[in-house]
Amino acid sequence: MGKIVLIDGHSILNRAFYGVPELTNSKGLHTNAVYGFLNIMFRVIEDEKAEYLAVAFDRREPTFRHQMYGAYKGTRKPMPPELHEQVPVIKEVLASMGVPILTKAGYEADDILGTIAGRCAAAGMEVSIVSGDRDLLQLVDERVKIRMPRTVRGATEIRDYYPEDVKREYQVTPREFIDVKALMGDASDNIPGVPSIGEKTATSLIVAYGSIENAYAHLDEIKPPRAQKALREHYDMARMSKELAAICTDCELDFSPEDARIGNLYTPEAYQQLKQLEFKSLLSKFDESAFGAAAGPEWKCLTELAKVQAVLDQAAAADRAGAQLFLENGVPAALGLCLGPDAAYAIPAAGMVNGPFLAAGLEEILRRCPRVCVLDLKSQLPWLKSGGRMIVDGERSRGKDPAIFDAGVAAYLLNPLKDSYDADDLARDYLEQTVPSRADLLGKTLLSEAFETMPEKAAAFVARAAYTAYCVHGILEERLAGTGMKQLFYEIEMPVIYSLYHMEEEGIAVRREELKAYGEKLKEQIGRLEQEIWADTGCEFNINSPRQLGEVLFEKMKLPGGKKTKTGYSTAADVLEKLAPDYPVIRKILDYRQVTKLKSTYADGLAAYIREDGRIHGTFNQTITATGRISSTEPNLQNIPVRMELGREIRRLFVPREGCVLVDADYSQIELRVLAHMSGDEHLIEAYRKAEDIHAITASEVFHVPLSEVTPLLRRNAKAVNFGIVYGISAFGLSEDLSISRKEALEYINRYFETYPEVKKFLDHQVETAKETGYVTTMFGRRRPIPELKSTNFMQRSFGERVAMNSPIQGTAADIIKIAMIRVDRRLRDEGLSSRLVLQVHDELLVEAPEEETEQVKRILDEEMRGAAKLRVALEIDMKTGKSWFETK
DNA sequence: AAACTCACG
DNA sequence: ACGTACGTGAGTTTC
Repeated sequence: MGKIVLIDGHSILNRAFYGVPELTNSKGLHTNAVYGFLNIMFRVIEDEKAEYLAVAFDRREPTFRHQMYGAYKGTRKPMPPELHEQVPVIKEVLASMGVPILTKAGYEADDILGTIAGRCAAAGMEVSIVSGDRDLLQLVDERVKIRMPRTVRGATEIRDYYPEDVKREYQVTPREFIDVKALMGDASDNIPGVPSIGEKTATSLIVAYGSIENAYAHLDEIKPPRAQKALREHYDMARMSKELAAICTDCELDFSPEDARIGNLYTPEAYQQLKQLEFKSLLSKFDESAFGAAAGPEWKCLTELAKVQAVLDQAAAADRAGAQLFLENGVPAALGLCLGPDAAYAIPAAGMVNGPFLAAGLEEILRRCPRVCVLDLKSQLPWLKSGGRMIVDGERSRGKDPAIFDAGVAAYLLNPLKDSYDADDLARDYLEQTVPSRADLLGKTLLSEAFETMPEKAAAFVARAAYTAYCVHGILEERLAGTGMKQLFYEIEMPVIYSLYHMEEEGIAVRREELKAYGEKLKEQIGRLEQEIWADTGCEFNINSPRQLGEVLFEKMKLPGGKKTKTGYSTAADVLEKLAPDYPVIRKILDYRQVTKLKSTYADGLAAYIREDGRIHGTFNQTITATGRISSTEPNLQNIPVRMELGREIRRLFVPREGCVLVDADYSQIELRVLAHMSGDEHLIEAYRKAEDIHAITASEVFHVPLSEVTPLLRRNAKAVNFGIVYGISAFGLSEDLSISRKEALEYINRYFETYPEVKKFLDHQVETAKETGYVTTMFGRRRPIPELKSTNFMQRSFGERVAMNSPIQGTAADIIKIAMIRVDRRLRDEGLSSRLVLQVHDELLVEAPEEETEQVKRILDEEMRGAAKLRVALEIDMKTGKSWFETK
């Protein structure tokens, strides 16, 4: 018993080569395929917890199966040299890891894999074959699955094939798959197939008869006469093709599963090789002894009050420092400090040196030291407010020589596509150091606990974070300058940290009791709907399970709609919506969905976040989105319902304090205005100058009708086109959205571009620049890299093109509202008002204001939001005041 | 953990 | 021919 992973060497190397962007080590050796291969390999053995591993490779010579029939592997594409040079490399790495490499003259890797899989399965093992080759699907059975990696949006996903999956995707069993392939043929494998039979016919024949032989036995019944004739005349060809298509499962091989038992993969030789290949992230898989090779600071763990005080004093007087205050449950657990390559410190909070003491120490450093680099400043600000506005309001990040530098935010600007900007990420990306991550060192242990149970590791982690901050400071700043983002960083990103912090701190009041009552009301509705749906469908099932719902609707009740997702029927709203007019139960299901969503995510979900002060203090994240927008979590306050009536009710419970009102201001079509400005299309600019109803004007211009004659339908269409333009137009997307043909959609798009030719030029130019430089840029210099454009995959590339069109627009709008936020926040404070920003929702700012300040606040919002950027089209805002968020809409 | 669905701009 | 609109976060179910 046990699990074995069998890798189809060439197939995976190939996938990796085309899936991983170009990568070379400093000696110019291409390494991307090796890198991708190892990543897939480690990932699979880790998630399978496999005990056995082997890799099969072809020999590049005619193989037995094909020789027998005089066919050679003629049509296989030659390997590009960049890939060819990597083949011996991966073999060496595997050899030093003790992973057996299986090859045999006269056999293909397929045959080896088939044979070994068969033997292992027979011995009671669970087999996973990792390959990108669909032909291997014939090997799938209860004990053998195929794991197929594929790259989706640059990330590698692994799709598993069990017998059901093969059946679902190809309508035939794995065994029958051989016959299908034999009938249809495969030029790249030199399988002739039966002329005039393609995939469709082959599949339907095998679905009907189970095998070529049985189909032949029932020749007269075969339906399309064309297929009948073809099979009759070419039966021998079909039989021969079947021999060719069938993977051999009983080759003579000198191999026992025990040979493949996984030993220590992390050998010194492998370490040396990976180091030569410069695979920093893979090296981190090696145990700590291997980390000895990584550059590291000399560090000390300080616990004694006098020594701590001395170092804090020294730091405050230093001309440069790196620092991070680590919080745990909102309370300081340790301070990391670094004053030079040989002066990194970890100071745990304990005894006299408690949390507030450390925080005060850091505050003094931030006050006095002229250049401090920190990681995740916003999280630390709640502890840095004892001295009034000095630090917390951002004064030390402003002016001619800003003192505070947030390394994570800087790294985000340099590459917003990363998913974390922790110290180990920065060390890897900017210092070329492989350092253990927090999880590597401490796992899930809390820092405070770690200082008790594994003080060495805890201190190393804390000190190294500060050391990293110290070391990356100059490099990051240089790169910001080099990419033209210094101003963006110092004038927008650093200042916005404080605005976000202020909003988090302020929170927003939510009526607890009423929210509960609202939840109760929903609960009753859910009960009613559930009963009705069960009655209408005639069975009690979990309506929230897409799988069960799909079965009930499309199998039991036989509604039209068919398949859509990989795993089964789609029951998404847009699919159900089409069925709603014909089947009353569908409406109820949609209502059920809506109401359960409201209850779980909003009624119950939000209630859990209301604090003792009656307010929700969410988190606004600055380093998440690819475009520069802010995101909101715990809870997400940027997706509170508004479009549907029932959901919108929730906004009645978002309220101001006693004596206050909420002032809501949102930009009107900011993205379209940005587009008008950036494209410089005179016609569009003119349209927006006079426009009140932008979509109606668009309709009038694009469809050549007077404004007064624009029908609601025309307006709706124009609106969809406008959205499409902003999203990176595609005829398919637009046709889906409007339920029209792709041709008609294309017609609309062409008309739009005829009307606004500079817009087309602008969008084309974005794509072109992105292809040349690898990124696009907003008005304020923010970059979005688009690696997808280099993909050989059509779909990926198209995605990259849409992103190239959308990001400058969405990103510029994001820059503008950040500027507005910073200014509004600052003016409210500078003018001594007690009004405060409480929420930002992408194009909307919400301020809580004492009633007597309302007019002043409205003026500030109006001035600062309109004035945030000077565009060729005025920035308009809509503003409303109310006693709840509902009333402001 | 991944897939699916759905809330927002 | 390929399969999609751009950007997010959260809850539920299922593996």
